[in-house]
Amino acid sequence: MLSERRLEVLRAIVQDYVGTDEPVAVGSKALTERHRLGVSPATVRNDMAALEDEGYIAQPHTSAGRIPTDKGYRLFVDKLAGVKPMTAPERRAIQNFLDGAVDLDDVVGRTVRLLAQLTRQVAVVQYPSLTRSTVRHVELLSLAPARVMLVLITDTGRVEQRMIDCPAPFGETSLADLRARLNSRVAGRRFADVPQLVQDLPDAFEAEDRGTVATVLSTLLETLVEETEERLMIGGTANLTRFGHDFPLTIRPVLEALEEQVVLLKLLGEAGDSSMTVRIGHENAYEGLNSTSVVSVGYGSGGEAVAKLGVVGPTRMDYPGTMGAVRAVARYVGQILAES
Amino acid sequence: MLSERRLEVLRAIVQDYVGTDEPVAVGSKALTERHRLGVSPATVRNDMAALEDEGYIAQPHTSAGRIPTDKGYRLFVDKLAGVKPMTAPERRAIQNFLDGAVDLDDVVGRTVRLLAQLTRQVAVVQYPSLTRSTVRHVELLSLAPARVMLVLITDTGRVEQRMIDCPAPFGETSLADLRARLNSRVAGRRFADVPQLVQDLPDAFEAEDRGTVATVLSTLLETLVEETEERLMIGGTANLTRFGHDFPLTIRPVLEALEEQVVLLKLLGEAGDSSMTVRIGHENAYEGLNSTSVVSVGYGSGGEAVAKLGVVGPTRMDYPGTMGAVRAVARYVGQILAES
DNA sequence: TGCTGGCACTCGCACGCGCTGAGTGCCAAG
DNA sequence: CTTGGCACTCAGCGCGTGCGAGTGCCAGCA
Repeated sequence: MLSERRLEVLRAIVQDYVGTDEPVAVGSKALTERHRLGVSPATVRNDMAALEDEGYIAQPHTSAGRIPTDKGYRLFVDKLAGVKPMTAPERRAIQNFLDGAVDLDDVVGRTVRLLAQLTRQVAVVQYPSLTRSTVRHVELLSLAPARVMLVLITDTGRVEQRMIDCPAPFGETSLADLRARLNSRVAGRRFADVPQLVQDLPDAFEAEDRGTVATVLSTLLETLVEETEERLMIGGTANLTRFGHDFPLTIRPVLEALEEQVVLLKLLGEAGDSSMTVRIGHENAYEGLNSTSVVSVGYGSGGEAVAKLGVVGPTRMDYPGTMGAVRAVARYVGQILAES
Repeated sequence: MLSERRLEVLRAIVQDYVGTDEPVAVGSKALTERHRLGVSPATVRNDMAALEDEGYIAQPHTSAGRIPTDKGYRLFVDKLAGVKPMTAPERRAIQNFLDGAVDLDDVVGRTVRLLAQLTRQVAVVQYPSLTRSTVRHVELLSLAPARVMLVLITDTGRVEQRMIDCPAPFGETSLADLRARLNSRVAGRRFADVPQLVQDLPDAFEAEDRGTVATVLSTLLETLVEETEERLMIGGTANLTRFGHDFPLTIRPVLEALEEQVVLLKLLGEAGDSSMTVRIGHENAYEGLNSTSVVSVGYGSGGEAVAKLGVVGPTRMDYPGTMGAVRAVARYVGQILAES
């Protein structure tokens, strides 16, 4: 186990390294000057050697200072640093900026710009696009007395099918009836509107069939949710220019990753549900993002998270500040969504 | 006026310069070696001096070769180079790739990827997003006997107002009648559906009012068209890494410009209607794009162009090839849109 | 008049060199 | 366990040099 002071040294290294844009690593002497560690450079050197043995820091080349490794950043984020809260004026600014939004797209657009500006990194906002798709047709087929196949056709031409085991046998006539009622209500309507359009449908059926109808409906609703397209908005790519001074090589795979929406959606999707997640360097499954960190968090209008947002930046980032900004923005976006 | 051979020299310079990624300018000797100009380097030198006097080429520093200026590229594009047609296999590939699209968004997404890949540059596709907005309310106010104000409120909360000079005086009662009929038909409906919903409205009015009703309706339709949101999709930003070897400075403003959708929309909008437009370097109004060229063209499902697409890349680009790709893609996208 | 070869000149770039300074590891003493 | 001292390492920087591609100019030739 690392002693208290060694952790303190690691913290100091991370802070110093992250605090400057210079390509230099941080050395023992500079550390003792900038931080009140209460020990001499020589002691710090010993600690650094120990930290290096443990894999928390590394030297880019012999006789240079040390820089944190992914493992070092991980420890820093987990144990040594909190989330830096936004100041009151910052919070006000966030709120004001988001309050001006006129519709969902505008909210997302503003959010992405805001987040990019606050963190000076690349911002990514994922949001469900419930509004666009509409139902073209719903088909129900009886495969066995208590087994129905549901086929959903959307106006985009996508076809989804589900098997349904009914709680009770379901006659052909009831099935035809349900099919007709269902289509007359939902055909041409938006996914988002479907739940309320069908909620009283079971009432029109005999008591014995209601359970089955309810089952079919809930399967339909589930399918719709899965079909809901997830969209992404990205901003602040110009901040990539601050990456490193060497960066043609660094920046390219990142730009490529940002264009692969699938990659990003997966990235955000993997992150824990609603609590904040930080993925550092090689912790990102996607290889192109191996020298970047992704800070993401869920957000939503009510209590639970319906979507994710976050930023991607160099592993050498100000974690507490970034986490603070991401958390604050997510919170206010949730608030705005709840109001509207 | 420039002699035939001098134009040939300019063409050779542009081709050589564009053909390599090296930061070197092109000199007289190399030119005579790679192109069959039939004259000696010395002659070419004289021609180059003349071309420089006219402002078509420049030398980055004394005693280096020459590189084309914006004016030189302009001449090249206008007079010296045609549009390089795609080969048959390329055309087939384009068509196959686009044929797989399932909906408009998918078409646009595929187009942007395709264009980025073909040209190895940043692709931009603008498309009208007619489908999303709906009308909340239309208000008509009588300001004078033959003067009406039209106020349009959309579901996104946007408000547009227009003055209308009527061909004939229009009574309060007729106005109220029109207002009521109009709203009952279009409230809650999509912009795209409005034209057909109101087309027979004038029939319900007295002959003397029909002219005015028609005027009001056409103003409304115009307003809707203007309100139609224009959306953008961008791809291939990773190609920016091929810009120059110096590029932190070059790339940044370009990334910034790409994020300013307004800038891009304007850029595409300014371009000529349906014929291909090439804006070279400083011809672009937006300063950040002063070292890039934009090749754009209109596309649409029928004969006329409803939207634009194009690429932005370094002024040092393969113009014939890029123009060929842009034109081919626009053509096939139009075809796909017409089919669906 | 226009093309050509020759020649002197320019200057960016790559290479090699030595210096400097920040940083390290190790060691002996407190 | 901490500390000061010491020898060592090495990336980065500035400088001088040679090379080579390229130019402008000029005199001669068709």
